[in-house]
Amino acid sequence: MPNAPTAKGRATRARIVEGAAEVLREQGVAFTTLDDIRGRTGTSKSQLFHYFPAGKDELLLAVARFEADRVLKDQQPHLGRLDSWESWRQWRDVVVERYERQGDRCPLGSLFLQVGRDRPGARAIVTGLMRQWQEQLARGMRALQANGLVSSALDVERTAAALLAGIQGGVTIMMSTGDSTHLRAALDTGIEHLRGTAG
Amino acid sequence: MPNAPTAKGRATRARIVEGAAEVLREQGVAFTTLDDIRGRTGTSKSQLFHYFPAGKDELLLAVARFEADRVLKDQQPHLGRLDSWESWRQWRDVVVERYERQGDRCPLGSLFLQVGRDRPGARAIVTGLMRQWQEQLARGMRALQANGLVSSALDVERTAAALLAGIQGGVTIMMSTGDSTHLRAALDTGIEHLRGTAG
DNA sequence: CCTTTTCTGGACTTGCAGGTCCATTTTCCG
DNA sequence: CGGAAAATGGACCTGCAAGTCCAGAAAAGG
Repeated sequence: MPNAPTAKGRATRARIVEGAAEVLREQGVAFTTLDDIRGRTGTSKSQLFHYFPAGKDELLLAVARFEADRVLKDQQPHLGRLDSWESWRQWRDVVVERYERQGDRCPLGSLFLQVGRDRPGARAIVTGLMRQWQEQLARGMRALQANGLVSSALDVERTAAALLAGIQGGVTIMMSTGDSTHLRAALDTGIEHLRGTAG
Repeated sequence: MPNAPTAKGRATRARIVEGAAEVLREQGVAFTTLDDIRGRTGTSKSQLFHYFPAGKDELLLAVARFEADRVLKDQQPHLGRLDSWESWRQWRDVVVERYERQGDRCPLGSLFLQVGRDRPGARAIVTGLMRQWQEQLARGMRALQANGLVSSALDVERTAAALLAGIQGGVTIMMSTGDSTHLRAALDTGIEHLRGTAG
């Protein structure tokens, strides 16, 4: 269902998704109505349903995709070039800075609770994001191995999975407490663990 | 506001909280109505508002407290006696088993999205839980230090924070993907990290 | 017992948010 | 141009779920 044949249509659709993302970040999904989104994006009810015929859920899913894209984009180009200790450090700083700026709102996490995880497509967004993220971490670790900075005996996949979990948890905890200590601890301890296997 | 002077009253209140917790686990907070809870607990609307005058939010908060208590209780007695590698392993198994059994529902996480983090009391529940959890992990690490199993140079607080973050993230990811790989990776890598500093 | 408080049942109200509809305007394209 | 398709505005409908109310049953307790 190609839902925006014209350029104007595509622009409006994009405006809705971006505006909705803003509102959802500010208010949280549980407290956001279609009217809020309508107001923010300067659109009418019929436009919302024109571009998202299945209603709110479809819109929320589109926003989830939009937010998921940002997550990895915001970490580039560092995440793509994790081949030295210095690049890992830079990436670490970017991640901390990004999530501290985001504050205590979790756009993605909350979206799925509202939509329902089982909904076709919902799960795929998260699993896809996690897979790509972990892949890039793993690639970075292999780059370190190739440069002789990390033991070749390291179980890269598992270590990458653990680091990713640490980041997720650090962010989760920050959402609840407003404190980034755990995120920093997870990143620093994770990198330190890599350094510990040096050789 | 002592909200249950009589024994019967206290029993009813407890029945409501426990029943609500069940329903919320099964359906998710976004899809649960007071009528669902009423049905499950065999109560009437007036009872719900008799015991939770502020309405749904107050009830959800009570459920959150109830669930938060369970989290640590379910990890005992292992979490309280982390003084040998064997005890750490047992604890690890219990955590994995507990969350795998819980499946892909996150009672606590979702509750706060609905209630709103800012609500007085909401944040305190999570921060308190995290503080206690991390404290017990840190105590376990110090016990390992005391037994000469782990380097005394280890930054216990930071390592405990990182491990806690890993667990949280592992659980979070499992909620979305249904797969406990990350949780296991976080636990195993965390413990391995401790072992790595041995001496 | 008799009074007072607590507890319970369930009908009723109400506001709101999601969703529908259709008239009108704008854009597309031959 | 001119007709078709897309885009837009906004009034309207509707169902549902939170919350109210009051009457009546059960317990407390002197």
